[in-house]
Amino acid sequence: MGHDETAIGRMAANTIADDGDEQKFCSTCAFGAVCVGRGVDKLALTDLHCLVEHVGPYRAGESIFRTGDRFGAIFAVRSGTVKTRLVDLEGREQVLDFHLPGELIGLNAIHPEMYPCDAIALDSVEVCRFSFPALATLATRIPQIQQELFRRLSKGIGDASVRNQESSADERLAAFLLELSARYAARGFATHSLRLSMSRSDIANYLGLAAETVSRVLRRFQDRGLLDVDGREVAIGNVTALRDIARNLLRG
Amino acid sequence: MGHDETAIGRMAANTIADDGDEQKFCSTCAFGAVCVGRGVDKLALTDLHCLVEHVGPYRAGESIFRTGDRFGAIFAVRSGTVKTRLVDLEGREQVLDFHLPGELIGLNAIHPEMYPCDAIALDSVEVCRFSFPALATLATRIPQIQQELFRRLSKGIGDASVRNQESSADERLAAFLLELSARYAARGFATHSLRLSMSRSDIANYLGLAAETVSRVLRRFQDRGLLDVDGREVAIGNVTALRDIARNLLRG
DNA sequence: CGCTCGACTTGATACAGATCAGTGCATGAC
DNA sequence: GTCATGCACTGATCTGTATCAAGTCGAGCG
Repeated sequence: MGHDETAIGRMAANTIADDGDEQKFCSTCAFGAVCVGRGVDKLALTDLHCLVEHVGPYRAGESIFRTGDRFGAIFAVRSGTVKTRLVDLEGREQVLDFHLPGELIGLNAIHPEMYPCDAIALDSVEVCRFSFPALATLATRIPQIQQELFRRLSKGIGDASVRNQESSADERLAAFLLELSARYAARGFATHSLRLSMSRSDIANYLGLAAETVSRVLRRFQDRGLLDVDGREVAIGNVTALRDIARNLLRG
Repeated sequence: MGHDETAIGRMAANTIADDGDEQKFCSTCAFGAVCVGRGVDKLALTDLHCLVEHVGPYRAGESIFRTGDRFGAIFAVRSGTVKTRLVDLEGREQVLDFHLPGELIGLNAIHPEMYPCDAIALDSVEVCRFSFPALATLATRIPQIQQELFRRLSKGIGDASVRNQESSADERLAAFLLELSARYAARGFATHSLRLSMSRSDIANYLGLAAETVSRVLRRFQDRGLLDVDGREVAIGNVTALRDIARNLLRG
């Protein structure tokens, strides 16, 4: 049974949530649900459709945009997982975030008018491209879209919750797994069974730990019966215990 | 001469940058400069003026808003310094950021529609209050204002640069001081001489260090001749060396 | 004035987690 | 099949910084 759930999780994560054809948006769409839910008229929806462009698939390792590229659009992840990262002068990488289906990337490029980081596909990735000038123009006509943009941007601020401060490795990893699980759940994927599309060292880098520490903590969690690790498949067994470990790092 | 600069810095930091009367905006205003610079018509400027409300002064320790308050407005700091922070269930504080004159606070409240943190005055603080619904409505009519809001929101995303990852105490503190200095400079205050309006433990908390460590690192920097510390007055002596120490944490 | 109180500094010790080094196990090339 | 390569895991040290514990300084106050 644990196996079944894992299989489902893997499938869901690697599949497009739905067709997202000409008539309706993807179920995970950043704007579709909001617009439909708030009674935006059909004409406006058509306008929004016109400026969406499906791009991809990208293969693992390919970049959707790179640091310094001129900013022209924001992207919504349709399928797969994207990591954003910086590479400093000495070539060291710093992982900024992971982005799951339904989440937006490129929002931090509006201000400097160029992308301030690389966006790299971790597995097979498809995205929707929204031309930002067009979107902004549309937003002046359709307050609901402006509002949704404001909300999305606001959401991204001060979101470094998981990595912050001198919390222990256990706390960080527990919080990381729970947050990932919650984000998948919010998009309708399996909740307690997840496939980590990123390597151990990506996780470590993101959390400010060494890769070895991530291994050790995962093993410790498994030994305590909190979860089941099989390579990149993780089945969360005891959510309460994990939540208890992570409690100081989780807001929502 | 070092003393003179310090005195100037202190004065500037504790004084309102200019009058900000009915006819024009504060020189540090979040919107004024942009609007004037981009040829927004006078009628629009009047509208913007109408929704600004000067609030304060707050004394050190008083709060501008608190966690859970219903979101209704964003604020621009006119004078003084504001810290934003979370307090967890066990009563432990986590400092999220410091906000200098000209900077906006409350942007992260748009999404949850309530303030997700406390905003506390560190010294005597005056702010401008912008009703957000009114501002959003105005933004649909004046694209430049919408654009400026987008830019400001974008700027706040992924800005945890200084605190991130497993950088050393030296790196963090160097980066912190340089960033503070740069932010003051950007608002027209003294560059290499600054008054820290926050306590050592606030700095430590913000950077994810112990207060003792902050003391020790400051002393080490002073011993190396990089800067001059006198209580909360800091005069940066060797910017290059500091920048060298901090290099991995500074983007711009 | 001496008192207390808070913010800051300094020193001694302990420990979490980095780092180094090595092993195992896939996958893909040839 | 062998070999190379990349990722994950584990064990043995090492170290930066937290923590504990005093001690100093200055401000406000009876």
